[in-house]
Amino acid sequence: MAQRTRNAPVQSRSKETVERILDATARILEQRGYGGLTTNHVAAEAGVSVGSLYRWFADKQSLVEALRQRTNDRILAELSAAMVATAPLPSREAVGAVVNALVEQLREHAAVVGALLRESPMGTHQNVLPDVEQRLAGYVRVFVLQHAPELGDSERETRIHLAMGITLAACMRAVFDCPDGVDPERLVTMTADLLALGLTVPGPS
Amino acid sequence: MAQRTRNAPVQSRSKETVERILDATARILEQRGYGGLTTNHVAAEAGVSVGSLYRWFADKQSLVEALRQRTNDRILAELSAAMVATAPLPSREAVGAVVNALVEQLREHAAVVGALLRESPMGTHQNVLPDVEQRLAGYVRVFVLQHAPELGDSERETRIHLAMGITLAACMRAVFDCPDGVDPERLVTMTADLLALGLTVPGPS
DNA sequence: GAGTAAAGTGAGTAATTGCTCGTTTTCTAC
DNA sequence: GTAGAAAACGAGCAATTACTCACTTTACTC
Repeated sequence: MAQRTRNAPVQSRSKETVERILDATARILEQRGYGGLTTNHVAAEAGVSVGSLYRWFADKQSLVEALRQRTNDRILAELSAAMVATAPLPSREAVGAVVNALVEQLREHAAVVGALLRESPMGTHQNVLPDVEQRLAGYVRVFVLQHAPELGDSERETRIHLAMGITLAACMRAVFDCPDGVDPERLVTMTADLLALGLTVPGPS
Repeated sequence: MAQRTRNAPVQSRSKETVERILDATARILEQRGYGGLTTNHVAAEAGVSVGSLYRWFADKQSLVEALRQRTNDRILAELSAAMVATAPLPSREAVGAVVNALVEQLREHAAVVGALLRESPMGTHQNVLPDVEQRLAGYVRVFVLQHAPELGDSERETRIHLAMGITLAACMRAVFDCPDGVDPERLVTMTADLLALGLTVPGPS
C-alpha cells in the first residue's frame, strides 16, 4: 500500500509550506477540477518547487486526500461545537441549530467540498465527509434512543440511516443545487421540521 | 464547443459497433474507474480498433457522456412505464410503486451508475440522471398540486425539491450504501411512507 | 461488376505529467 | 563558527495516453 504520508514536518517553515500546498490544491481544484489538477501546477501556485511538494506528500492522491481530511476536520470541529451548544434546547430547536450549523459549514467550505464531490475519484458525500456523517449519526442516535426507545436495533439504525440521507441531501441541495423558485432557507427549515418529527415519533411508523 | 457527436451510424454493422463500444466502456468503467479508462483499452475490450472508436465518438468524454445518456434513457423508460401503471392506485400505493421501480432500476444499472457517480467528472446524481430526476419531479408535482393546491409556487417547488432529495438519497443509500444493521427493504418502505405523508399533507407544515 | 460511400484498421505521434535525485540553501545545536 | 540535519530546489526522465491519418475492407446502388 506504500506510505501515504511522509514524515511530519518539524520546523515551522515546513509546516507553513504544507499549508500553502494544501491551500493551492484547494484553489486549483476549484478552478480546474480534479482532472486539471497537476502537481507541477500546485507547486507553482504554492510558490514552492515540485520537489518540496513530494517531500511532504507521497503522491498526487495523498495530496487530495490530505485536503479532504483537513476540510472534514474543520467542518467537524465547528459542527461538534454547535452540537454541544444545543444540549439545553428542546428537540425542534436543537435539530434546527445542528442543521443550520451544517449548512453554514458547507457554505463556508462550498468550493472545496463541491470540487471534491464533483470531480474527485472519492465519490459521494459519505466518502468526502465520513467523520461528519459519523458524528451526525451519533447525535441523531441519541434522539431516537430517547424518543423511541422501544425500537429494535435494525429499525432504529434504518431510521437513522434514512435521517442521515435526508439531512445530507437536503443541506447539499440547499447549498449546491437550488434552482429558481426554490428557497434554500425554507428548504432548511422544512428539513429540520421533518427531522424533528421523524426522529421523535414512536414505533414503526 | 466542437462537435460532440459524430455522424450517426447508418448501417446495422456500425450500430452494433457503437453498442459494443458502449458496453466495453461500461465494463471498464466498473472495473478500473474513470481514471483507469483508456480509449485504447476500450477499443481492445470491444474488439474494435481505436480508429473505429474515434469514428463514432469525438473524444473520451463524449464516450462516457454517451454511456451516461444511454443509461439515463433506459432507466427513464422503465420508470415512466411504472408511473403510468400507477394511475388507478391510491396515493400510498402509487408512491410505493414508483419508489420501488426506481430502486429496481438503480439495482439493474448499479454498476454503471455507481461508477459514474463515484468516478466521473460528472458529479452528483442530478448530473448523472438529470432526465430521471426531471421526470420524477413532474410526477411528484401532480401529487402536490392535487393534495395541497393552496401552496404558493415557491412553497410548492421547495417541497418538491426536498422530496426529490429524499427520494434519490434514500434509494441511492438502499442500493449503494447500506451498512450492517440497516435493512434496505425497510429503508425503501420507510421512504415511501414518509413521501406519501409529506406530499399529501396540506399547508406549510 | 463497376463505382462510391461507409466502416474499419493500427502503427505512430505529440503532448502531458507524475515523480526522482543530485544539488543547494536554511536552520539548529553545541 | 561549524557540523549536520532539515528543507527546498528544479531540470529532466519515463511512462502513459488521447488522438490522427494514410490505407484497406465491406456494403450498398445502379
